[in-house]
Amino acid sequence: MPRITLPDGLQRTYPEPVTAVEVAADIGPGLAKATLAVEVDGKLRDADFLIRDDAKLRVITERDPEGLQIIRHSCAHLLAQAVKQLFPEAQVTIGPVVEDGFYYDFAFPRPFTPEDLEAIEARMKELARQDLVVSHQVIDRSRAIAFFRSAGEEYKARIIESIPEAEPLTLYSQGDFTDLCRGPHVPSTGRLKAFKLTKLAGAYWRGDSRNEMLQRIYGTAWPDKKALKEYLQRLAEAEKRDHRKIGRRLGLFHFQPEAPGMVFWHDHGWRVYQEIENYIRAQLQSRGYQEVRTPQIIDRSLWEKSGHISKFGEVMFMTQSEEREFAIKPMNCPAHIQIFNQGLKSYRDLPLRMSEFGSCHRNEPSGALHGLLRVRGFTQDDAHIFCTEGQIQDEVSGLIDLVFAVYRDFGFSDVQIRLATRPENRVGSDELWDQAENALRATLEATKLEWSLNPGDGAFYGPKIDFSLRDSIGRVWQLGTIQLDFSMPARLDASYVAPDGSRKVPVMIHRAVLGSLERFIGVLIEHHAGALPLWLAPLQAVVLSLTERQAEAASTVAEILKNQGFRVESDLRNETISLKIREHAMQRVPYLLIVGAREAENRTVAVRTRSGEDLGAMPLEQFLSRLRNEIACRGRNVLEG
RNA sequence: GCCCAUGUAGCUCAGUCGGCAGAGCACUUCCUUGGUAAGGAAGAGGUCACCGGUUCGAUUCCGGUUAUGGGCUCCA
Repeated sequence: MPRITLPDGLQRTYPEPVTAVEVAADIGPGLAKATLAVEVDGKLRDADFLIRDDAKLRVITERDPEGLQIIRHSCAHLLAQAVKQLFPEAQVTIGPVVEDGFYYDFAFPRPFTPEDLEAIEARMKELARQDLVVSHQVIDRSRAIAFFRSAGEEYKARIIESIPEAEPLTLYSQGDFTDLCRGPHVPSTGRLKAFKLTKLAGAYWRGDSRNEMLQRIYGTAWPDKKALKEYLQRLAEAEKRDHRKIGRRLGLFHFQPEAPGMVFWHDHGWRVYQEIENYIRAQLQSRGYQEVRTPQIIDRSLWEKSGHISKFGEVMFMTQSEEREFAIKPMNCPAHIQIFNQGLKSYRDLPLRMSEFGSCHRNEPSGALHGLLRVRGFTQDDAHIFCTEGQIQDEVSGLIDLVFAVYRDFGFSDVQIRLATRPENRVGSDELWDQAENALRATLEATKLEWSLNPGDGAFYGPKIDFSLRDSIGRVWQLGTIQLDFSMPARLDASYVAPDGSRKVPVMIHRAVLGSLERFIGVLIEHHAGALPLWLAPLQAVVLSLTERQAEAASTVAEILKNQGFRVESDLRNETISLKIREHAMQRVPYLLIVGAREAENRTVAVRTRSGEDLGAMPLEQFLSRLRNEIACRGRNVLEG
């Protein structure tokens, strides 16, 4: 006599065991039809799950987040079924749900082609149209292994062998296709209404680069065609914001084959870069930092002593001269310790905050390079704080404060914090790691900010707090980091004299707020779709002469603005005003100032924004104060289009 | 580094089933002196990424290299 409790608290009692979907049907035929799966006592189950005892039941439809996951997961199975029908010799492996979609990895002797992808998608649609019933059965482990082995599915058999003995195994079948799966799945393939295969990729078996490479097919799936269309439009929007395209169009920077992963900054891009650097410099000056500059090329021996060679020597650029081997620095920390080590330091010198716009090079794998977002030559807004153990908490909370202040000035408010703990590959004793992780945890707890744990993702020398932010179209970028280091100062012989006269090793905090300036600028460009806020815009205003007769008046206006410290040019070309406006608006210049006969006569400018807003004619003084106000706000106010 | 794809004018892209390479925009010159997102005309511009092979002939087919793109691994 199961008594079933629904989410709204209502209860239904049945004389004998019922399936979940039967309960849904009792509530309403519409709900039964919409049922994708159910949640029974907190566990996701298939719609036909037999409820024998009292239970809490929640029906999952496509409107629930879990429902969408189930749709995507079932789409992965549909993909595998289509592939097996078209290419019987392909072996199935795994097919999980990912953000916005799903994928399935296959072992197949030849590469899939884009034409194959079309054929597979067509077959998927056909199978969905057939509305095949999805059934499932629990199966004994050894029988499951035998089943897949006999079907030639070696990978699947290996997957089962790696599943713990105690776990029950479930086989899901639809038509001629059977796959091992935890489930749940949609009741029938007709429930899969809006999907699209998106890309082909290679992927290592079990994610290990020593293993053979499988072929991965990615797809996206949504409850209905409208949601699918919206998703595809979002992708198109992201593509329009691509910093590589915008960078070229606005003449900010370029890359070329002779220097892969290294940026050629053009005049306009470099203005943005310098503006950001100067902003950070001002922040640091008011927070008690010293700024230093250290060599690009340092003898190998220092990197051996610091532990860098053994931990990530692979990505270090090496060079040599006169039979000595040098490394091009991939990080600034060992160099900063060298400065710290000059002269005897007292506990009175701590905390010592040493910053550098540190130019670093890392020989990233060629396949990892990506515009400004992943480069080989970059500049960190780096700093190292040498302090005592007792100062850690104050310093770290000061840093969190700095990070939030800076992000706000750049117009980012949605910041996520993650605490990354000890990785497998690390230096230092477990005791030190305990101490370091606890110090960071305690500081985070004291801030009352929300944060989450990211186990195993710490740096090799210490745990860290990472800061990620969400941009205007919802993407998340990891930027800032605060890393505790109890190891490197000792390795490189840093010490200070404690109050009792003894020598002690300082704790070092590695930190960056923006991470790499290159990467940050890439993020900013995408966030603003190229329309950088006034304080960062490479050109803040262009003065446009209406005809050649206003050339002198327009030049004068431009000169006045330049003398006031603004980045301004004049456009005196013999072109129509429409053309000039179009060109500069497309270059995302915040303000376009038109000087025609009327303005020249009244000593005013007609002001128009890059987004098309006409502010009318105003005296130059009035425009200047507008500029000053807007710049003072930085990104904290509006983010105009 | 691994898998797949791509590389044609400054940019965006056509095209050649192997036979002297095209468009739009940009550029140059001329005309136009125009009031808020493209005024008109003419001209110039390419070793079809690089190296090798097949071929009477290769931008096209094949192999290699390189860069870029999408993934995988990595991201200290």
